[in-house]
Amino acid sequence: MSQPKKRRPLTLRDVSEASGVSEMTVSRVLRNRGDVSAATREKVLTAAKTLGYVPNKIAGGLASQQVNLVAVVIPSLANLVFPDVLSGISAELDDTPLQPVIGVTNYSPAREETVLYDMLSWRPSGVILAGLEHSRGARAMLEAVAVPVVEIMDVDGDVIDCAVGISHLQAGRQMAAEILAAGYRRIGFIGTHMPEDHRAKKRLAGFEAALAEAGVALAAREFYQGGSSLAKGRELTERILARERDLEFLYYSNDMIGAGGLLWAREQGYDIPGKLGLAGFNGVDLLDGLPIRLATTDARRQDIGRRAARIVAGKEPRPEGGKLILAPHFLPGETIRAPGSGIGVRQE
Amino acid sequence: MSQPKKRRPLTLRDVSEASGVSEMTVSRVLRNRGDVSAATREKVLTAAKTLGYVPNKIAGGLASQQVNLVAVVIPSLANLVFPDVLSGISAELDDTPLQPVIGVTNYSPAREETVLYDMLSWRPSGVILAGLEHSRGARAMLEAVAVPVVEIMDVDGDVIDCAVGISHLQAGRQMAAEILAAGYRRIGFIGTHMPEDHRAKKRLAGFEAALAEAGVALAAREFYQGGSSLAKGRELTERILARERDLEFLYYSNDMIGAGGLLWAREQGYDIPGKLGLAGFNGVDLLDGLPIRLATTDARRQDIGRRAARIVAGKEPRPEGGKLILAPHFLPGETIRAPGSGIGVRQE
DNA sequence: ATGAAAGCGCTAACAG
DNA sequence: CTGTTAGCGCTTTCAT
Repeated sequence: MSQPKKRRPLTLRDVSEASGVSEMTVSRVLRNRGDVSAATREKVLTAAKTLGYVPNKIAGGLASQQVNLVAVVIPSLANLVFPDVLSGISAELDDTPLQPVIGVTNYSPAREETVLYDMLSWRPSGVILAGLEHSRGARAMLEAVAVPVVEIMDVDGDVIDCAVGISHLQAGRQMAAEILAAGYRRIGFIGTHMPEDHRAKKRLAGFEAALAEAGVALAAREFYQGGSSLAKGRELTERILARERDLEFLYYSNDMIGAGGLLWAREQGYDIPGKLGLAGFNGVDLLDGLPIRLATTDARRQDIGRRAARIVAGKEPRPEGGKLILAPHFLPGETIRAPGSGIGVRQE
Repeated sequence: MSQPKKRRPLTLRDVSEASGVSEMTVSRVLRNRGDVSAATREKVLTAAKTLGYVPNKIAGGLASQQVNLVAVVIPSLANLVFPDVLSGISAELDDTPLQPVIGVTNYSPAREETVLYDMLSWRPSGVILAGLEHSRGARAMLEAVAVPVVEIMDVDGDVIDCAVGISHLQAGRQMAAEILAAGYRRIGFIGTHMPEDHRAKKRLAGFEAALAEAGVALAAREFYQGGSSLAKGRELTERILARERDLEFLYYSNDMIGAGGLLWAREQGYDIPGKLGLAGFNGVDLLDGLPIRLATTDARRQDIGRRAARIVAGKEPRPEGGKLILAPHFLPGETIRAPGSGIGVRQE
């Protein structure tokens, strides 16, 4: 074979020589900038394609002091929720020159800081990152940066530049209201133990606050470490019900463990939603195929991604007061009774 | 507030002036290169931290002609399988200076080409991309590139530089052998219709070939468009069994639709695995929490990611002949009878 | 152990 | 419409 292989990368100069046009004009053609005659344009394009020239964005970025990257920093990819956020982001960035670059922190603040440092060293045109809680170092970097910074998912707390998300406090309160309205009173909560799962913590806080206002205390809670899975949901559900046999409702911190609990409880013959109600959180589409639909809250993941991307792309102004608050949507499913259908009003 | 906010990004020069040391020495300290006295080292580090200096990798990359990025091009993030591959890649890259950058093609060859073009314009130190089938343009770019290119997931076909994966032909054959050994004969297949799902296609080819060698023909097949979900699995299973009531086994092209089929068939009261056997593909951990474990093939996703990353990082030599072939692992689960326990040997 | 000079490949800003 | 001149912020190379 005599194809050109593994050579020195081509430069603008190569295209310039091949087409007999100045580097500057070649550059203009390749970026569709300024007026270039159709003739030279053609020559350049042909030469570039023939040679297989790929522009060097490193050099371009340095020269133009502009890098069309958006740093996106999220806790995990194994989570089912972040791919949705990402798809919202890329959908909205697709018709702009901006490109998302993903960094994963594994829920570690220290790792978040290093990931952020690495990403900022590429001088991106914007930053989107999950959550409102960051290390001092991370905050300092984000405050010093000269580009839009959008914190996503959560709006309960202090914002660096601006935030797009739902109020998890409100989501918790909302679910509590629905559960109470359906007449359930002996309620348990199952969630992660992760110290860094601030959003789950806020949901629980809102949930308990709303229960308390109705004179109801959480009857049991069960925490776990590590990732969420159907298996974990089964195990935890069995455990909490073994401890507190008379629970009437279980509120899970995410749909995956909720789905596991649902499968388990059905196998055990629990009357759902009659004697035992269940609810998760997120609104993942995995729920579509379960034997019955788990009640949940749509966390507006895709919308959050879209709106955040729109702000970074300048399609939408930075929200007033820095917070763009989306409403969590309650999805009743089939694991919670209809409102007012409860056994007793208030306890006994 | 008088904190420094939204200013011009700091440069090496700023650190140089703040510490009274030449830019060159500052650069050495920040990269731990060459000998620098402990004293100046200290001065520089302090100055850099105080100022909040973040190095500019754009400039660094241009000067050093070396960019420590690895382009990773995959079809989708919503797929459950790619996060595993990615986690293998980042685990193996974590102790190197290399950083993965993810590009998503949505199973479109055209999009793959543009994503690749965009990524190559950053002059990465390596490329990892899914599959062996690429557009002419994409192949040309990859052949011209001067860095390692690792095609992953599949090894059945022509390799550009090298490949790490399983043989899907073999995976299909293996599953056919297991199903036949268990005595099932009336077998159906359910898979995506996507023209670009080459790996599923190869599995089916291997599957049918092995069946044919045993004198068995596929009794039915059902294809679908779009993404995989539990709901889709239910629907397709219902449809194929409505058409061919006497099917004894269903081979799904992935675990997600297999799991949906499993849930549906159990609800319908099918005797599994006695009268109806089921198998999926991938070995996702979602399967852990189902009522019974779906038989499947572990596609070695994380291993594939790790080995590919090792090759790109130079921890491992490029494989002989360009192909690093991993063995798919059959996982029997509980939805296939034990070998030899079949109803009849051969067809009556 | 430290510094000075040159230049990576491209584009902004000006000519013409 | 096209070309020339600088220089982006860093690192390589060579001195000292």
